[in-house]
Amino acid sequence: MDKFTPKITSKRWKPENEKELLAIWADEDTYRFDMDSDKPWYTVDTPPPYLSGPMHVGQVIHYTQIDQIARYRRMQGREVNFPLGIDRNGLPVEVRVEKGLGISMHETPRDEFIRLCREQLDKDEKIALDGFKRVGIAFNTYEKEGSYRTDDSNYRAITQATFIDIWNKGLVYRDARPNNWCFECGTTIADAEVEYSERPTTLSYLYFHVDGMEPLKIATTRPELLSACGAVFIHPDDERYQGYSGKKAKVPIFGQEVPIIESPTAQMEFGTGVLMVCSYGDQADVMAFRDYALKPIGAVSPDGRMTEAAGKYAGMEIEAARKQIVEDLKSEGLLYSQEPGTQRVPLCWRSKTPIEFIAMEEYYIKQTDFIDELRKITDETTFFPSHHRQILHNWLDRVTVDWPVSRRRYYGTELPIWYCNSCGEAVVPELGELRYYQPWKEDPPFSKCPKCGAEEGFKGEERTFDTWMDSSISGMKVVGYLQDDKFFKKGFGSVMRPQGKDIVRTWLYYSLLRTFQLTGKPAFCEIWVSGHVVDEKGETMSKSKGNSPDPLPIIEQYGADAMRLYGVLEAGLGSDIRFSEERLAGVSKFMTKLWNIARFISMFREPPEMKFKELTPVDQWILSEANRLVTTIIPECDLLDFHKPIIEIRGFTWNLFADHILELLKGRCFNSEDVFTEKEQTSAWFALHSVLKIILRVLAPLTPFITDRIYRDLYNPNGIHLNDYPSPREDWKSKLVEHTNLLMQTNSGFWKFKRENGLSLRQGLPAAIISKDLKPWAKDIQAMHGVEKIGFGTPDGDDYVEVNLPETEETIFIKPPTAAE
RNA sequence: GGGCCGGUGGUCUAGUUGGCUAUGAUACUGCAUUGACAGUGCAGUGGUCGGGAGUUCAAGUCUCCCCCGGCCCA
Repeated sequence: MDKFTPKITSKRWKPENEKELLAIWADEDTYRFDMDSDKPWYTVDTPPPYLSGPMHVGQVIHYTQIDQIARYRRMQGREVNFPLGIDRNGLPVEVRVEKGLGISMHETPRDEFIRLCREQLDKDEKIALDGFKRVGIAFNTYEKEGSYRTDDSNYRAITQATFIDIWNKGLVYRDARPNNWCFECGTTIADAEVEYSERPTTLSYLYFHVDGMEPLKIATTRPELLSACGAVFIHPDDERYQGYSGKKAKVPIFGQEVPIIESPTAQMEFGTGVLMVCSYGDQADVMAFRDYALKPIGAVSPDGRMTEAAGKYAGMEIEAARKQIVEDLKSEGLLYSQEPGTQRVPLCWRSKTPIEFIAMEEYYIKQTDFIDELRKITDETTFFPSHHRQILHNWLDRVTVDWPVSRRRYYGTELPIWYCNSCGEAVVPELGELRYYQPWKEDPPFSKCPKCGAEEGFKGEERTFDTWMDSSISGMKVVGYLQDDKFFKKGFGSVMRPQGKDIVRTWLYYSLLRTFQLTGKPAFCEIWVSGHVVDEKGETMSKSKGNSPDPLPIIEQYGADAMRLYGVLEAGLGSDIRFSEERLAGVSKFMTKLWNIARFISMFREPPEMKFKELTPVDQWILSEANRLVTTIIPECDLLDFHKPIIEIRGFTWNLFADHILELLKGRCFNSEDVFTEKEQTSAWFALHSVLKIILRVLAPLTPFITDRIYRDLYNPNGIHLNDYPSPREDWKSKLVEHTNLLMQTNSGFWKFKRENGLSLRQGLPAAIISKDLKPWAKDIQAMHGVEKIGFGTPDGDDYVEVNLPETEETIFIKPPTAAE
């Protein structure tokens, strides 16, 4: 009996065992990207995480899902380019430095401020990367060499070069038009960076006097903008206000006379049906001023205070001015009512503070001209899941203005522009060698103005780009764009984009736009859009809500594999995942099960390769079942959604392989009574090892730690991750698979019989009659249930007990042991 | 107001072109236990498939209306 001792000694797989493998992978450089490989390339345009401290649960699950794709494609024989990239540009770090140190960016020397941001980022980066490593994200490398950061000079040089390129193509222009202005950040932002939130507000009802008519009653949420009022709109069908159109209304307090215009934008149901149009209360006001060529009055300045146009309210902050104006309106009898309401307030997505529409001169990139092409690309690119293509379509349908790209911030890529001191011409450097320009502190790489020929020097541009200018070329950067032409030629075209659905309108949209502008081609071969990770109640996780647990202790407790498995087991691709530690704990039990399956099988040596036909019919059936699993899951895996595959894999492993097949073959594997031939015994060993290897390999992308450990210990010291993913085998076919369910029901029948009769599972049975369909299994079934004499069809005596098998028409007959036994 | 996704035992989830008694997990209950695993096995309790109407021999599945939730947009 002690002939069989498990090669795997430990009874349990422990999460801390994972760390040892991390060291092995790093040592062996397992996931390197070999540019000289003949295999087809596959590039994953990893979402460069923005650094803001340690990872949260959502990030862990998101990145492990992406990692699973990279691992799956690698095992499918692709040379996978899965680079580590980190996004470090932009507002969040600036805001953190400002708040953390209690300083103001615009009052700090620029060099100094940039240094502080960089220090903060370096600190955060180490913590974040440790998290990525711990959960087994198989980036090609974690070294600086081979990964990228959006704020290093090489990356910024590429951003600038792509800008110069489209500048030369005539896609960049300057304009002063009302735009989203964030006071907190002190910069213009794009529509894509604006969020909305419902907030309570007060609706004030005012009188606007009209010569010779009853005063117009107007409801407004923004009385502080009265000084910027440029018109009053009434709906053409509104019978209440017939005769007003064409006349002038007198604005309360400020007294300017504004035209009364018929326009369908005035909603009859809102307030009194009369709309006050100001420059600029909201996007509709912006449109109205443009459509009716009204003269804008800037009432709010970029620092959040009322301008000179606001007369005696000049210099007051917006809120204060509103209160004061309401007071003044009341005392003048021009405000006759107030009621509470709600209002959708536009917010800056970074600072979460309300924005205003303020006209500033900014640089724009043309985008409206490209929408039709982008629609076509959207339709022609593969989306996983397919229905999430619609999110992008919805966004494309509402892009109506061009993209403002200049930002009045410090920590970003500088616009590579200088202005001629003589004629003011804006000049960009020649495209040539990649170079990172900082015009605010550097002389230009030219000395003569191309327009006026003057050599009187240049003034450098001070603004930086919208960070999406940088991140939207990540997919090109990672295949060598502007750095390595050969690389780019080979790699571009097989880049896949994984990302969350929340940044479709930014990262995905801008990437497609920019890539098309630069190359005329679609950016990606595949686009994968995942859902969010939310808390148990379905609410978004955030540190401020206190529903965002630190993932690291959870990972230490249950293991990275369990966490990774949880992420795919919980929901299909594109659906939100409600994180629950309790359910994670349930998932982690599968690790123990798998470990013990392997431990059991490790008692038997792996025989040399055997031909399918040499195996016993039962073992052919086992391989055939494993083959059936592979055949089922491959098409699902190719949709880059492992949810259904993992349910299949787990079901097969646990409910068929462990519960039935292992139990069935135990007798033959040990063969302690010598009822089987040596060849039959060897056949069983071969079948078990073959199936275990298949299970390990189909699981390898999902749970890379435990599978690699078992594989190294039992099969190949070089590990599992460079093996092929299992593929269906034509020759592994057995007709017996049609009786699988009958077999399982028959086993259950024996177990049920023993349980109901108070017999131990080890207790032998003198005789039993089973379906003749199960003849090939007869000897194994006898060994499994301890049946001395087995028959088929109908019983030969009346001392049998009938056991009906559910889900089948079959019945088995069992002769109970006599009392003496 | 529009778009997209979803609503299936307490919780999560499967359910192709309609087709037997609605899948699996988890939780709960009972029984069992030494050739891997008590973090186990077997079994059981638990469901008006969000509501209503329609099409059909047959609807979780198709059509229409409504309700609820999430996300996006106006």
